[in-house]
Amino acid sequence: MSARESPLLRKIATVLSLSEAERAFVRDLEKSRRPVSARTDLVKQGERYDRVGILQAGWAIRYKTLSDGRRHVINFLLPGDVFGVFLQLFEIPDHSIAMLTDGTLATFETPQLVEAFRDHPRVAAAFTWFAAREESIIAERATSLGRRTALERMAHIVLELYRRLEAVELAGNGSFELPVTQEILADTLGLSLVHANRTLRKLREIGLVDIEGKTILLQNIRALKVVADFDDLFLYIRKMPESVQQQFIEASG
Amino acid sequence: MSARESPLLRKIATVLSLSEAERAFVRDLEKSRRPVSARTDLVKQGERYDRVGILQAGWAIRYKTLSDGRRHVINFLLPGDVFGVFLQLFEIPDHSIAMLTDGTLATFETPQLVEAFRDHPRVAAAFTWFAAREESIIAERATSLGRRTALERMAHIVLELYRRLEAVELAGNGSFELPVTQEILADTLGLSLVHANRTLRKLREIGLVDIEGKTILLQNIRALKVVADFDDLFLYIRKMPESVQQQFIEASG
DNA sequence: CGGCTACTTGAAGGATTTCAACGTAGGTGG
DNA sequence: CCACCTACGTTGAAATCCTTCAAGTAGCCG
Repeated sequence: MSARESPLLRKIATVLSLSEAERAFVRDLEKSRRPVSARTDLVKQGERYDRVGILQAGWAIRYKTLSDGRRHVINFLLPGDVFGVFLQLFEIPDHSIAMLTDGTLATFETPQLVEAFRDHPRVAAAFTWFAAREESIIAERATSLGRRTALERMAHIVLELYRRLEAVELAGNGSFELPVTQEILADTLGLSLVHANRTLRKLREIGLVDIEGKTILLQNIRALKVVADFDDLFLYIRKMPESVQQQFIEASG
Repeated sequence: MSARESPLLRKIATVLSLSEAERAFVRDLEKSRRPVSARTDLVKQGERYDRVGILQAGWAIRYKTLSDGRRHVINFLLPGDVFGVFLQLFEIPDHSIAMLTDGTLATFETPQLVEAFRDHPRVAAAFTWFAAREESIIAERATSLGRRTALERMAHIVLELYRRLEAVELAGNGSFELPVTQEILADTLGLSLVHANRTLRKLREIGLVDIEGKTILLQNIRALKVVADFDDLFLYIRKMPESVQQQFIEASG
């Protein structure tokens, strides 16, 4: 399964093995592909939303806005990421999702999500795993915001994005494309735009990263990890235990 | 259902209505009650954990520690809160959970969780709702950490805790018990202990709250909400739509 | 070329941390 | 039963990280 064809299937393969029938089911969830352009809101804070989305290509952000306009970016959505599973429950989202770049989006309706949980337990297991992992990514970022310095936060998010992009073959050999303005980075890391810029420069000056246009080069991953106090446990990059998969099969049976 | 007997059932009742059989099933999940004393770790970062916990009485925190000892408190666990549902998937937690006060804990094993999802869809729906809500609470706190000032953060968490405690009848008439040291509060809000102390004092000086020992009195809820830019949408205090409950029933059927 | 948007840098100001010290209450042991 | 100990809270002063203000540069597109 190439990442280009279905980054979601690529990502699922890092967690568990699907049968051909299950892969076909996932492909069916993704069949409604359509292009979306940068700056489009996929979900709007406070406005009813009732589909599940799978980002096929491009980057998006989940974000919140305070009433005076201050913005916080909760998380990045990368190709292969799913959104709206929990929104199905709440119906009214407490945050917005916007495309950062042009991209491709597939969406499907709630009944198909129900079908996944009833008839395709391994697909359901993967969706649940990714939902749980998203919480753990947000908790790790909250830890950065609360207890890491600006430099540490910047080093940390560079490593996080690198590891997440690796899973969908969009990073490797110590580099990746970061199609994100410094303002977005600042809103993610709880910094002012000016300080985000200086922090990035410092990361360059001390030889940890290099930047060429939109490309980030990790010059010294080991040193980056030390600076960021980066432990990838929170990304749960590993196979789901067989016993856990079995539980999903039993629960649906 | 009194909150004293089962804060979880009390909390579930704010979201959806269970049949008597379903309530009996939940009571069964809770039947292994045992006392736990302050400072006990219920879950340890990096150490395998394989039960689901329901906090019956007392307060706990989910927290992370950086390698140099800096600590961040991800969230508070209050009576009626469930933990470990997602940990079942990952097996190795990326955070710890510690009791702040003496309390009472019930735990049950994974097969019973599976049973809930197979045979008691409304119970499963409630568990899922609470898991989704926890993510939204963490995302809101990340927003505080990223974009609110110290005073705004403090006002925000006071209101958050007030609203969450109301649901289990541990707050009302504008006051609640806060069995939390200022150091814990500082580690939650990303502040130094000293500044947390000054911020709390300022909240008192401008007449928004009053503090008598461990009791917090909200003197001016409206002004607190303005200062905190508090919108309770993120707490999803409301009934789960019938249509969503129906989906859980279909998925298990 | 004009007008965007993103990036960069200096300087001043402010919010928050760190360092240091002291106060207070509750618990324990001599 | 008082002295001591420890945990928690409080406050002042200096230092620092980060923000804000201001200005200018670079690249891109119509």
